[in-house]
This record gives sequence, structure tokens and C-alpha cells, in this order.
Amino acid sequence: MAKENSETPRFICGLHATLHVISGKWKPLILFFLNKGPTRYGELKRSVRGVSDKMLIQQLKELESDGIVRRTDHGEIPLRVDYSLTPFGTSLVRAMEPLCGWGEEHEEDIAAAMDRRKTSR
Amino acid sequence: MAKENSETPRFICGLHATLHVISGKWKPLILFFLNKGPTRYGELKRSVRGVSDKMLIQQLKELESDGIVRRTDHGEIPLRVDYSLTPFGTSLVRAMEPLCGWGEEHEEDIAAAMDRRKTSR
DNA sequence: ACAGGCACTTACCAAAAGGTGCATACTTGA
DNA sequence: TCAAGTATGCACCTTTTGGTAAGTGCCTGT
Repeated sequence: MAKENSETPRFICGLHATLHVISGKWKPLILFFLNKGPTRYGELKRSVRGVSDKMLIQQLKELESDGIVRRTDHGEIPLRVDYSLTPFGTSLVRAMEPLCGWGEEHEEDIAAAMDRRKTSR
Repeated sequence: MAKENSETPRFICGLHATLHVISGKWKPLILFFLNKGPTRYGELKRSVRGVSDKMLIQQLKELESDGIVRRTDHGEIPLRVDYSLTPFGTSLVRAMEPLCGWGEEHEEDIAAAMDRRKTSR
């Protein structure tokens, strides 16, 4: 079995790299909400309906370790933490906008295709 | 007009929708190569190094059912099939460009973050 | 006749991603 | 004192995704 690692073809194109950062069931949503400003953990959890603590924390940590979001512990008496986009994160969200636009324009087609796949499995 | 079902918040934002179409280990690469023009199955397989038949076919089928790529069977004697982007697919690839750009600019940071995650697991 | 390319298809498995639920340590309010 | 809220951690389990390997039918070159 050949190893593909000898020449470090890490990513085929930038998109490929970017996807490693934003893929994850809840990441786009998290970014979407954080783009509105710093948000407390609990607040974020209520915004991203349906996410579990485990998932929210996990994805936030990944985004944090990727330098996309910043965790701020206010070190206050009744535990107070919030999350915000770093400048790096902000630049990412900006680059995401055309894809957002494309998705919005074709939302119905996409939804239809998804249903098609689900039912035809 | 599409009326949104209050019970079906399908997508939070367009990006979320888009991700359903382009996520998949090999899809960005496939799109990347198809963007260069129609490509035969075997040719594509050689381009997307490391992909197995199963995966390549599967992802192509999904992209096809999403209306992103078009499969052309030339009905020729020694089996000849090729894949190309539909106009819809082309518009997607175009919308992907800024994300490609972002990924290219920050490729190193992303790779570093990925390594960080891998080793710290 | 047989190896080998073409474009797939299938069965079986391993790994990754995600979900559920309980536990923590602290604090405030009733 | 007890419940509830805050921000997490952890164990266990299911679902989804991806990988391996083999086989199919057809055709061509040797």
C-alpha cells in the first residue's frame, strides 16, 4: 500500500484545506451566530438549537485550536465564558459568503436532492 | 415562493446547504479536476490519487443526483463514459473560489492546526 | 486463449462522527 | 437544604462514512 505522504500533497486546492476547518455538523451554524458578536456559551447553545453540550464544546474547541474562535474566560465568580471570532475567523466568514449566497439561491434544489437521496436509499 | 416550514429549518444559512453538496472526502478534488473539462472515469480515477472505485463512483453519483455533474455515456463499443460539470456545477465551483483562495492563503496554518489535533488526541 | 483495460457493483469491516446521559464544582435564589 | 444555572468532562453506544478486496461483462491486443 502506497503511502501518499511522501510529497505532502496535503491539500489539492485551497477549498480542500478550508473544508477541514468548517466541516462538522454544527460549525457553520456556530460561525453564523458568532458572526453577530461575542456570545456566551449558554446563549450559543440556545441559539444552535438541537446541539448537545458535547458537540458544542467539541466543535468550539476545534474552531479554537484552528484559530477561528477565541474563548474568553472572564474569571468571574459565577462562571462566565464567551466565544467570539478572531480576525482570522472573520476573514473566513467573509470568504464563506459567496458559498452562503449560492446555497441560498439554490436551497430548494439542494433540499430536493437531499430528499431524493434519502428516499432512494 | 418557497415558504419555509416552521418545523423544517432545513438549513440555518446558505453555507449550511452548500456544505451538504460539497462535503465528502473526495468531492472537492473531483470538482477541481472536472473544472478543467470533461473527464473519463479512468482518467479521473488516476487524477484523484488514492480514491477507490467505490468511493469515486459513489461521490460521482451523489454529485450527479445533486445536478452538479453530468455523466455522459457515449454508448461506444469499448465502454466510454465521461463526467463534466453542469452549468449548475460550474456556478458552484465559481462560488467556491473565495474559499479556495482563503484556504490557499492559510494552508500552512490549517495544516499546522490539523497536525496539532492529530497529535494531541 | 488469455491478460488487461474499461466502468462499474457488491459484501464485508474499521474508523470517525455524532448522540445520550450522567458527573463535576461552583454559585445564586427560594 | 434543595433546585437550578453555568461551563464543562466522560463513558458508552449508534450511525455514518470510508476502505479493501473481490467479481461482473464487455472489448482489445498479443
